[in-house]
Amino acid sequence: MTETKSTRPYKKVLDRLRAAGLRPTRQRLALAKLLFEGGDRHVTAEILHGEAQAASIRVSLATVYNTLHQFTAADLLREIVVDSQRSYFDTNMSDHHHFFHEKTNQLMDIPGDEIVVAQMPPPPPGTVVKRVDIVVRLDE
Amino acid sequence: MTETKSTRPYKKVLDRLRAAGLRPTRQRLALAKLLFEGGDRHVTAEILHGEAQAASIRVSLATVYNTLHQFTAADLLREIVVDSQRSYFDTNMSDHHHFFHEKTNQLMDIPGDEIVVAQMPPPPPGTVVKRVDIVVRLDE
DNA sequence: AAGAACCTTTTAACGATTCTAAACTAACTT
DNA sequence: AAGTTAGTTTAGAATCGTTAAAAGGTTCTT
Ligand SMILES: [Mn+2]
Ligand SMILES: [Mn+2]
Ligand SMILES: [Zn+2]
Ligand SMILES: [Zn+2]
Repeated sequence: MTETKSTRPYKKVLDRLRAAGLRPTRQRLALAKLLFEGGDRHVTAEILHGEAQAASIRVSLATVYNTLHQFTAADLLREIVVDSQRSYFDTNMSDHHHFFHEKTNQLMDIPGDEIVVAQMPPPPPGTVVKRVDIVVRLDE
Repeated sequence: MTETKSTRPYKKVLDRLRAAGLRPTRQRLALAKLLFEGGDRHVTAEILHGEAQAASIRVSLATVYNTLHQFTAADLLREIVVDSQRSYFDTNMSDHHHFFHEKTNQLMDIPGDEIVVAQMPPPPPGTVVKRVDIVVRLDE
């Protein structure tokens, strides 16, 4: 019923890259497809690289890193810090927070309206708040 | 007036290590002194190792890492995740959150009562909340 | 003082990430 | 269409923070 796949499926991501001022190279198109078609995702460079391999897309790990950072700079992704050893990239750009299951390394979204921060101190003089990140760490 | 330094200054940290069931070795005593005498601190392994060197305490970086993890396991420290490339350890064990200045890598405490989280979704079934970490990222 | 348990050190290894420099390719100009 | 240019990708090496292994040293209990 809800058939969204197509045999000429690059139109959407192509427009997205163009809008971001990024050249639509094979690698960027393929990675963008993996990232942006399939709902909200939280990936590491390794995970995305693995998915590319699995889909027979030849792309180096260095390019995956470059692309993730470029997409982040272009506000197509955001970088989430939950693990002091690995970077996660999030395709969900809406205002939201995260559950992080430390055993499985799974990140889950908490919609922005499900957490209410009623009070917050002002930032120190000479600084401005860039973002407020809430991570609910889970066990068991 | 408020002279807290002494010429026989190991009593306090000694008791602290004993209470935690950790053998009071030279290295642990020295690191505990650096960590716990001087107010609330946020250190990386490198920073603490550097301070030890500066104080002519001979201790290897591996021991600094071991000690930080042992102190954390003994609830003398907590590990803070703000940077996906480096671990910070916090001597402030009270309920609190953090400002993180991304330009300078400085961590500053936000007392627990200055942030009010009014609403929070329940953890997914089969999981339990271990901790809620709020990081206010600062710019400029 | 002796034995056992525990701890520290050095060195090597590790995984994640970044860098380098050459090869390639998309985009622009003619 | 061909040539030019700037931007991109790549393999491989390098770097960084951190951990592991092995060997020797320290502390605790008796
Ligand atoms: Mn990064
Ligand atoms: Mn750790
Ligand atoms: Zn998310
Ligand atoms: Zn703190």
